[in-house]
Amino acid sequence: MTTLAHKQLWEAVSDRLRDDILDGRLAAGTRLVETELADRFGVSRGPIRDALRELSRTGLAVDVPRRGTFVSSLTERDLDEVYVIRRAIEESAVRLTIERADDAGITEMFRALDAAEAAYAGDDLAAAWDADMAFHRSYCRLSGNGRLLALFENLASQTVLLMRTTLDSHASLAWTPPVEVHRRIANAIAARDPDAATLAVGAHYQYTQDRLHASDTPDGRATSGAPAASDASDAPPASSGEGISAG
Amino acid sequence: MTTLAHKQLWEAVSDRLRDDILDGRLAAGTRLVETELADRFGVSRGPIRDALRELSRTGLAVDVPRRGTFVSSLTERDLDEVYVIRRAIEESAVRLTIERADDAGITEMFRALDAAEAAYAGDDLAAAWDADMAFHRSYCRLSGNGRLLALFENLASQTVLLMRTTLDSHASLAWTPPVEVHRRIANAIAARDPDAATLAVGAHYQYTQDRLHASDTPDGRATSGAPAASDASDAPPASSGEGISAG
DNA sequence: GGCACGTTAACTGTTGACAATCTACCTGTC
DNA sequence: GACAGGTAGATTGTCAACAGTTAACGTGCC
Repeated sequence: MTTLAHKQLWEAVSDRLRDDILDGRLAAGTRLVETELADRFGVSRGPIRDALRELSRTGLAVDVPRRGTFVSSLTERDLDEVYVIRRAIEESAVRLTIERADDAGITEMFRALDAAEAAYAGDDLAAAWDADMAFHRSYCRLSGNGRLLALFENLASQTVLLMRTTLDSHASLAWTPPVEVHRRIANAIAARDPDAATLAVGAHYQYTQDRLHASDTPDGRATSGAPAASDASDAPPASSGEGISAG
Repeated sequence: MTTLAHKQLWEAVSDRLRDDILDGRLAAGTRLVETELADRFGVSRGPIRDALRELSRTGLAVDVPRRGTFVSSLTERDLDEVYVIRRAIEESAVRLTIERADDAGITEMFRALDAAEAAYAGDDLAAAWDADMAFHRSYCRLSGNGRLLALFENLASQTVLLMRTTLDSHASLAWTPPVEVHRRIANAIAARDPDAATLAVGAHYQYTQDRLHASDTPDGRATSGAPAASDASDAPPASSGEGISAG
């Protein structure tokens, strides 16, 4: 996809840390100490710093000046923010895709859709979410807007992070996979119907958000609201809203 | 506004470079040499690297591994990309603002609107664009979505950069300032009419983009399409699309 | 016993130097 | 005269060390 130029050190480190975070090996709130990581990866602190900065940029970590970098502990409020923006840009994406995508692109999108449905039929939730994202990514790419695609990648990372780290409270999402709403989006795009596609995207997010809030505790607060302090000494700052470079 | 903690070195450098770029003192395509900047600012290369990375993140510069960092030379295609996303998120922003903003916030927005109109009445175009952005920023802030606001700031920077660097070809934008469309947005928000507000934002961008393409050369290409090579040795890479962290 | 202060340790911010890589120029050959 | 190859310079990537700041801990006073 991108240039196959040999990766910079910081990029390799960033990729590894990203996987560790998304796979749950690095819990939310965990402090990422530069010297420690430098030792573990066998590199200097320079590339580590670059990698941590990249993670903050992606929203997977938060950087507090003079204090350090922590794995993002996203709350339901963060997910609401992410979904608002995803809905906004994906509604635009489908319109652009309808304008610009050729048949090969549409075919590719349906392939991603099928893969997502197959993945949801399996029992590997993490894989299912990845496939889910791949479907959304397909039409964001077809939109031909590079910034939009980059933005989607950013938001997708945060979505997956929250999905995986708060699996319990959002388990209901998994039991009723959004196959119908997905297919409705794809069909609208294939039919080259911009309004229907926009509505389908809106319906998808309405559906998802309904599912989401259905899993709230009776008093209205999310079950995963607390920062989930793994250690008293690691006091992660509140990550809500400001500070995340979702842009 | 933000914490008044003493700025990090890289932040001061970044701010300075940002101003230099937006004010045109650093032309598009200019190569930003780390050692050179380190000498000029009297700091080491470390903070310079951080500052350059921040500029790339904001879209004001592009970073090419092993080659260096260059001041972004945005094309009309880039502006199209930016406008698509801005329209998308601002349409969401006004809806959220209507839901959440209190009267004090609305008042603040109208103050920004008045300031923008006053600025357009003057002859300082740069100031007018800043005031223009401040109006848009006001309701993005009122939306209460931190990510949305951060994203807007990012896109606003790129918008201003392109506006200023390609002043000539887009001069028509200046002669017919968007005061009407602005006020229509503000009024719709004040009337708490979500659909009207959304339409108003859409109309604003339709208006702006019409103006924009009206300034194209007869053959359809932008008058500022070329990378404007200031020096043969400084070969800025094509900045279109991929690579910009508009997200 | 609780609170304020000083001390200590750890970590980030910053620096200067070394090494790998890329660009540009020069030379030689066809 | 044009092109391929090689060389030299410049610049980024990386590294190890120093300095400043923050946070935690322990001590003394109220």
